[in-house]
Amino acid sequence: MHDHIKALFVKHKIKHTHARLAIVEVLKEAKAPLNYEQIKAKMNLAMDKATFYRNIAMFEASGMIHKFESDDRKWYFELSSTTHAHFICDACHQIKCIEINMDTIEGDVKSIVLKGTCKECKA
Amino acid sequence: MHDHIKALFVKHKIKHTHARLAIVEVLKEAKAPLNYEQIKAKMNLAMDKATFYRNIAMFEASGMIHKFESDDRKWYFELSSTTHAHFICDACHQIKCIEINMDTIEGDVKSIVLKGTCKECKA
DNA sequence: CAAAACAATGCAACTTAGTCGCAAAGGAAA
DNA sequence: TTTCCTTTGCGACTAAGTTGCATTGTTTTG
Ligand SMILES: [Mn+2]
Ligand SMILES: [Mn+2]
Ligand SMILES: [Zn+2]
Ligand SMILES: [Zn+2]
Repeated sequence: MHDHIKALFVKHKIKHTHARLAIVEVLKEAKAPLNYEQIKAKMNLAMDKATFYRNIAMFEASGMIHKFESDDRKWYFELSSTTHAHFICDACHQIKCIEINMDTIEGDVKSIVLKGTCKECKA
Repeated sequence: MHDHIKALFVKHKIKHTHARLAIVEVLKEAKAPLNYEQIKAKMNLAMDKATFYRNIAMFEASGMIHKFESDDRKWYFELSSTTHAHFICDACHQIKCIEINMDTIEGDVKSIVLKGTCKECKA
């Protein structure tokens, strides 16, 4: 178990179990947000989806992860970091993390999702 | 039937039926995006949800309307206009149309959804 | 240590927004 | 009227995520 992951659990006051560790290890390595099926495929430990979603809910409540819905009616998860946006391409279905100018936005923004056709697919 | 709505159907090459008219009349009057239940409550004509969603799909394919998912796992619909963003408040659950600086965004953006706590609820 | 208390998990049944197949109804040609 | 195509209603279905409950695992306490 990496120290960094251990620190995450401590920081968010979550007890570490095998299941929780398996989920976070996948999210730690991920280059882009992942959904349940994708995380399940990469986990080194089988667990029931109820366990998965209950732990995900706990992570989210503590602020350790962040989730959003794509247009496939699935939730995508990633470890929390600075607020940034996600661009979901309706052609290649890739999800990219992007930065956005939020200077003029009022309120406390927690998630931003843009949908459309990405630069590569548009060309 | 208002001339403006008739023009919409002509523009998007969609035949007008009673069901289609009833849906668009509600969207025309709406001040913010609405979901199926909300539209159903305001329609002056009962129709099966299959009919509703099939017509919605047709509207969307033609570019006449625009849809996005909120965090309640429901789709919200509005008549197409200039590309703008929607802010969904996790406290009051209101959906507001807002403008965003998209100068630096690459790709062809079709929808932008921000989630968080709105100015009023944050205060 | 043993008993009790609490937390995490697996399983199966459930919920629900949206979908699909199909037959009936409507409307436009012919 | 007959034919052909479109639209609609109905009911069964799909699938991501939820929930209740019994079981297992981990602390706490006597
Ligand atoms: Mn990201
Ligand atoms: Mn809007
Ligand atoms: Zn793309
Ligand atoms: Zn609010």
